[in-house]
Amino acid sequence: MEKIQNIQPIGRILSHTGRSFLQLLNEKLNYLDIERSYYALILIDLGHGELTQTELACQLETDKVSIVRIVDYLAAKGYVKRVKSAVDGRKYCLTLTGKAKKILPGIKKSMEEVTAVAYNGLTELQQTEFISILGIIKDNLSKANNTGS
Amino acid sequence: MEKIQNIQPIGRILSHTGRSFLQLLNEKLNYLDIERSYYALILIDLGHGELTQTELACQLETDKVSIVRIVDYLAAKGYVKRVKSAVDGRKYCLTLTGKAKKILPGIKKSMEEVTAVAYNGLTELQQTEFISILGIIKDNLSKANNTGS
DNA sequence: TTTATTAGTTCACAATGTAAACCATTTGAT
DNA sequence: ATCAAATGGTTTACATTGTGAACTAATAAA
Repeated sequence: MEKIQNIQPIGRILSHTGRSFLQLLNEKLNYLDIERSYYALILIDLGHGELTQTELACQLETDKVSIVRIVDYLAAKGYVKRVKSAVDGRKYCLTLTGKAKKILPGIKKSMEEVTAVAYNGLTELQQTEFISILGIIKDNLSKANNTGS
Repeated sequence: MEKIQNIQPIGRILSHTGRSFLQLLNEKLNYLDIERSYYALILIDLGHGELTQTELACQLETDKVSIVRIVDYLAAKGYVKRVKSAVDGRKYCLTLTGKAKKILPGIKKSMEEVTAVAYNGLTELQQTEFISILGIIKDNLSKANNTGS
């Protein structure tokens, strides 16, 4: 009789929980003048002025149209600049402005806080186990999606 | 140095994995003339002709506008009918058509298959542990979202 | 030197989330 | 019994997001 639970697609739960996470992060960061693409900022920072949009798309696991929108958004708000690559004229290297570097610590802090909220009541072991299994599931599904056809 | 991984917001991973799941489910069910709201059908079926749109919204954890769209969609495709409640003239009881009942087993089967793909390589124990932790995280976040203000 | 790829942009369309205004019906208070 | 408030559902509107296609400019391959 509890087959019902079993049948409930975990896809829904995963999506919903993920959205919940991002919403809470948004609330914590509502003092900023941006309300999304926080993680993009972190990745661009880690790229040390060498990250291109295609690479960012790869790391964010999204498409290039979305990346253009994200970079446009962050650039309009004064957080990111496109710097034409000297080596390859097609590429743009993404760099953070000083304004962006100033808000990065707060973003990371809020991310850690939200993560802490999410993990509330779980042991370290459970947390690492969860992340590990989540990674496996993610790989299983992305493999299946690519091999699908 | 692997702090980077730690910093990657699990919200993104959860969302992405959930979407992956639903995409794969979609592929498996591409022989149908609907391409979403499968789980709504299952819930309506479980409601035995007594489920209202508000209740469905609650079970799908979404808002009533989305429910109207979902029911419109499923009704237009001939899978669901709105039956005005005899008790309360405001409510509509959702019922499945024969067409819907015919496709339900296939939907459930595909859901189980996709779940099996997702869980590939995991022990039963890991699976139940994962679902259990996921539930806790989901609760933690939804509590925080409601208490947020 | 053509041709094919690649990086990025733009356009277009559908799905989804969210908020607000709105009906009709029912409930509650007086 | 009546009037106000709450509820179930619909509609409109707007922004975000995913997806596909067509396109430019620049590089790589033939």
